[in-house]
Amino acid sequence: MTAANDPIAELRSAVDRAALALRDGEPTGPAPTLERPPKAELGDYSSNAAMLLAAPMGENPRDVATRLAAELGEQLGEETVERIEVAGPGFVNLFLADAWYRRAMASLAAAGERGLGPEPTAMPERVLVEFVSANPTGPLHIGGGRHAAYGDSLVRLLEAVGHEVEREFYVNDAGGQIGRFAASIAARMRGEEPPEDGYEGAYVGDLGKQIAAEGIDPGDLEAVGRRGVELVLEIVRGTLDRFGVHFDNWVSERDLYSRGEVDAALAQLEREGHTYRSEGALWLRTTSFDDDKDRVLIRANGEPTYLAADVAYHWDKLERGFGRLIDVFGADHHGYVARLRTSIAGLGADTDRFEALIMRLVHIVESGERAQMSKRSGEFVLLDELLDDIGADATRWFMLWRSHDTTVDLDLELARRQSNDNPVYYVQYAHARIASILRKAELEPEQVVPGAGIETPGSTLEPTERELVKRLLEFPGEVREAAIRRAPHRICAYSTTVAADFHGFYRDCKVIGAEGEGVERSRLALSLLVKRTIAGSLGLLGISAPERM
RNA sequence: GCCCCGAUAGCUCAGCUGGAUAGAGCGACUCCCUCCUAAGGAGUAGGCCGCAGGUUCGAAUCCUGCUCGGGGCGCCA
Repeated sequence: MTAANDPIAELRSAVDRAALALRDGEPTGPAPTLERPPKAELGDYSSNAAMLLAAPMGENPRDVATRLAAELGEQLGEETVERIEVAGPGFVNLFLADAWYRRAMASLAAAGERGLGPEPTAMPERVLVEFVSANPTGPLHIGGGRHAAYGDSLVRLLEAVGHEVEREFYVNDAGGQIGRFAASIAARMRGEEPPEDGYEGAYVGDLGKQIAAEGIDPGDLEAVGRRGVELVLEIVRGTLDRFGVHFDNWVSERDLYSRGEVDAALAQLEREGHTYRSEGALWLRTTSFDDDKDRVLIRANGEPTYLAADVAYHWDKLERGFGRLIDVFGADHHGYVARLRTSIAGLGADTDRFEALIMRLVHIVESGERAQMSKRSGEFVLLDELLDDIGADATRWFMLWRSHDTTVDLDLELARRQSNDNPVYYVQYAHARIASILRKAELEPEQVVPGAGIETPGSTLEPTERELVKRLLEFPGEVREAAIRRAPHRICAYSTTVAADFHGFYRDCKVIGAEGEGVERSRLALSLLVKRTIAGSLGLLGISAPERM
């Protein structure tokens, strides 16, 4: 929707003009709000403008509100606004006329299938979102699934508001755990148990069989490890594929070393004077950036730490021209964030461009009890297992519907249920229900939409219709807010509300065969607009919007 | 000890850059299909918004202190 035909913007600017008129053209302080009041009897929209004006004008808020209401009435005209009331401490409440709703529907219809979202941001950025980045030493657990769902949805949100975004998976294919991984596979190839600190899972044996079949010598740990990582990544990629998550880039830690990027980053830190040698190790002076102790970059044994590679990696990201780096980390990494941030500062980069989002854990719950199954206790349930059980749509939903900084208890019993108790089906059902209505009407979308703003002489809009229109108008703002706050869960909540409003409308308003001139077409059009909005919302979550259920 | 997160209905959580009588889902209890998908809807019950101060015309929301819970404080990744 463009600003020119945005019915909310129309109201907002009328409020601004009225406020300005009361102040004789003097600029006002903070911009007045225009929001939905908590109760229907308080009107369609409401503004706090009078309360903001009262202080600088030295007057009672309610008196200011009364004058503002009169001014606003003139600005909008009888055609648009039925009445304006002053209420509470000085709110100005607008009760809009059907004509305004008609225009709103027409502008939603004009926005078309893809235009229901927000206007592109005035300040688009090139954003890199790094997420999942699970160690390539085994299949993805459900924790990785939450990261995948969240990161992917975040990218969709950022793109929806006009940023240019890439998805990236960092492959930790260097370091100690790869050695232990290789040793574990090699042990299985020889028919032995993996070492004490090795990898136990059954997949390790499978990998061993395949690697042996390819003629690789278990004595060549380098080759075993390399091939093992490749095979695990194939598995991971397959799982992500099922889940509908596709990465633009897979960046290998090992490549950072072989391209000399780690050395280059360390040299840069050294030049900037942020490193020193002590106890045989190379240290990064992170304490000069508020860390509570300095950190090791190169161990006394000459091996670089994970941090050394990660500094190089983030340097590389910045070199690639991204204006914003978003890292999605697990809860166990949060202590690490400050370290990484200070390292980035040490390289002379602007730390405001770096953002670390911490994901809390996922617990699997069954019938209210925290599941304690041997194979699937806590977060060690495989994502593939969960997908087998409840499917990609429900998995996505239950991974996303809570804020990323709160622990999710995923109730398998609820997620499995294909009924109204299950919120994901509730929303999808609304979409399918509308599809069914439209099928029954035997009209193509092109035939329906032009009727969106159609006049219905002799009949007025039902309250549930008005409610629905206002809800649809919230969509762009919801998307913008969800993107800014990095909060896909808001879209879950919003889509549930849209679905609930639709079901209410469906109850009160007969669509097909509705009486009155233009009423049926108007309602069909409204239904189609709801369908598009639900599809758009679910799309931001990576969840399908079925035509039939 | 230090750092990060949380604390809102019986349960799981929204709401948090200040606004009016604090919301949703689940669970509990009542009802509603000769009617476009009952995978739906209507209703009832259920709250010291952790505690105590502060800022404000106004605080679940902002500030301070405290309590409780989770996580983190490696020359692991």
